[in-house]
Amino acid sequence: MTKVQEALDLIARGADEILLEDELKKKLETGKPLRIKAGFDPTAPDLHLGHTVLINKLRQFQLLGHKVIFLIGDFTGMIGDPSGKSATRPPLTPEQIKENSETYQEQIFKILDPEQTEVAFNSTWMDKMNAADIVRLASNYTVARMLERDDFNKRYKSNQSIAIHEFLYPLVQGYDSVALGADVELGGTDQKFNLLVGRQLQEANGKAPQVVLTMPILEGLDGVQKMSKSLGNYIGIDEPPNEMFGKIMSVSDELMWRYFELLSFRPLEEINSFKNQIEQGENPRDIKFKLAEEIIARFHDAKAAANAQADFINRFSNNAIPDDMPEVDIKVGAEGMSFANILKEAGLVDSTSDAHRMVKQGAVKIDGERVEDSKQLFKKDLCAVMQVGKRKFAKVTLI
RNA sequence: GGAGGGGUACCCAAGCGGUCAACGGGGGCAGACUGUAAAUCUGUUGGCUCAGCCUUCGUAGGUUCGAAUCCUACCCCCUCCA
Repeated sequence: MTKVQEALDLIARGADEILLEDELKKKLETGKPLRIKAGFDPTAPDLHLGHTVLINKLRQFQLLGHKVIFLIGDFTGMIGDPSGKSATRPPLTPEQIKENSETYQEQIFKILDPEQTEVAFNSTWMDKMNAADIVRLASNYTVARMLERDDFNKRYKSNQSIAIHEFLYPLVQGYDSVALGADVELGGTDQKFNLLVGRQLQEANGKAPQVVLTMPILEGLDGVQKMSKSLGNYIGIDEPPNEMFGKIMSVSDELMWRYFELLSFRPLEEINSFKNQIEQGENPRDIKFKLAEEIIARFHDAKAAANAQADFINRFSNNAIPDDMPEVDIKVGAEGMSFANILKEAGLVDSTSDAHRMVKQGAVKIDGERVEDSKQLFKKDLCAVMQVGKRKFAKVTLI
């Protein structure tokens, strides 16, 4: 097997689509370092495992000696990628964008090599464009083709509004590839349309079209919708080990395989052998432990992973109370404070109404004892561990 | 510019003068069951000084003993025609 072929195989692993594979092969054969582009929104700087599917692939390119261009879409952020939502985003201030981009870099360099990474902002070239340039840019694409885009199509058919400026998003993203001279652009499968616009615009500008590589979208903890911060079904790469462990373990047995496929670096044969083990009667929980361990070791370290696992077993299997939990001091007056209010002050519930509900449902414990009355008063000097549901704990001291 | 339809809680969606804090579904949360989960069943899902009270049905006014429901103005969305 040739070196190029090996590289191709490596790149193709886990990828959803490569358009066009032949072109990629030719580019690889030149032996020159390629420019690998991936764009990110400047809005949510908290990376989660869903993002890492793509970033891991970028890292792979780096290991093969290529240059990654980490593009921050500060200009496109003004538009807000139309996908999914119809509402446009409030524009970010330059300070916010700067701050977000720094947080981004802090996080991506946990995976990427800074030496082989170029960080770019699309406002750099977009801000220089004048109205005539925009008109010229827009003339490269037709309405009919825009409406081919799945989400525009759906919105159009279901009578939802599409603002004209939303059409600019794919165009600007595509133009970024022209400005950056991208050889390859990576994105989620939901980005396919935008990525292909890049090819067209590059050709229109007399450049070689980029190869498009799409990665599957990782499902969130619910197993249905894509992992995203706004849906609350995500695992952030900055989360503490215990939190990560709990979240990974809450993934369903079925979804676990998807996570193995897209997040694990283990060889495929090993993952298949895990499947066999479960068929032989192995507890799926123990296999899931391995997944959690690998991920936590990647973003923290092996020791943290082991501790998190021990804590998890202790907490759930033995029903014990976790070692570390928030400690809260609450000031109560001379008459004391009602239990519902204490729970709210401790941040264990959203509101006192919520507190009353939780108590009514038997979800609240003090030092392991179920509480029946949400209205009882507590006076100061009480110090106890309060628990709401299975996961929320706080050590509360009344002062 | 003209004609028509529509804006209800996290989402979808009933209600069209009182019995509405608002049917139903989804999602979320909690309890039971489990392997921690999934599936299933049950409960819950605006706030508070919580068997009572307060604020919600695009926004602002008005009619009425009483409005999500009627009237007026305004804002926003959609369709058809130009």
